[in-house]
Amino acid sequence: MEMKIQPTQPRTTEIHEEINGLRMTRQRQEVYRFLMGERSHPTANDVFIRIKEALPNISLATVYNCLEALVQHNVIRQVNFDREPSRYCSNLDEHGHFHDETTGTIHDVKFKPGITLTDILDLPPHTVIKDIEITLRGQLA
Amino acid sequence: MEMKIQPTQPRTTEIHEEINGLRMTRQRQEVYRFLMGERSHPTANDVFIRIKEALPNISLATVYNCLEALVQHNVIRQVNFDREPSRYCSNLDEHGHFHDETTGTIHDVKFKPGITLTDILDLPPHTVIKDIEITLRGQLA
DNA sequence: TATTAAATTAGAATCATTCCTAATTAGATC
DNA sequence: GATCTAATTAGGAATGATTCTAATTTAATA
Ligand SMILES: [Mn+2]
Ligand SMILES: [Mn+2]
Ligand SMILES: [Zn+2]
Ligand SMILES: [Zn+2]
Repeated sequence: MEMKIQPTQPRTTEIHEEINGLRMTRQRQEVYRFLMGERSHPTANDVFIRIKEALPNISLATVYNCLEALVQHNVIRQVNFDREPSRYCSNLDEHGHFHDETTGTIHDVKFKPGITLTDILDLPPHTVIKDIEITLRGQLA
Repeated sequence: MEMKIQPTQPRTTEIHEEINGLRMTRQRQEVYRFLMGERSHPTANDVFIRIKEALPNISLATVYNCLEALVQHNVIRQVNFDREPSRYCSNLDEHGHFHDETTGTIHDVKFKPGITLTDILDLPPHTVIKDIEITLRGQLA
């Protein structure tokens, strides 16, 4: 009996696994991994400086490209304070940002349990909200 | 009896009245007046274009100076959406901003009566909050 | 291995905003 | 009104985060 050749197995040996449909190149991996272990909400330049240790040839443009790709695929979040350089955050839970003027540090702020922000806002009915941003500035006393 | 000369009256003829301690020059007046009658949260350039009708020689740098002075003296508020050009708002009540993606317009959003935003945030005690910013993006359905 | 598409790189360009500097103006004092 | 001083202005240059461009490299697929 003639032997049928089995269809080749789907390749499982992808060098770069995807996250949220985003192909993870070496550069994206490094950016992602760094942000995951970081609570400080670094800027693109902070990321660049740090990533260069592992990838000395990486360019700042690539860091911006990686950050944008990760943001676009909802893997990280971009955070803006007034007109300062953008910062990046790997905390995907709904949260706000507190900018401590004394130390210059930024802290994630959670909502009290059971609270939905839209509950307290006076919005017209049927409003579709795609994104909410809450920013605080002050001192941690 | 010798007549004493009275000390001169304090001048009441100040050409430029102050608002919140800010001397109101002609340029600042025009910027302020324009913003007071505007709900659209215009950019510095929007203000510039419009003010030139009354003050053809005004410079964009002066518009920025005026806006900064007015913001610094709490006469108007500066509003930022991500990294777009800053916008300016003459509504001094505590409110957030809704960016309607469909039309590109910006709308003030009030809180429901009796609600204080800090009530629903999980902040460490004794935190001093100097400023809160709430930004929404979506569609007015 | 050859083909093709996607990603990266370095540097140039963009553009909102800020800075600088000289000229003008306003306010105070005579 | 003249004089002094400080604030404001106009206009142009500089800044700086981000984006764009063109060339190169890498990855996926055949
Ligand atoms: Mn602010
Ligand atoms: Mn946003
Ligand atoms: Zn965060
Ligand atoms: Zn407003």
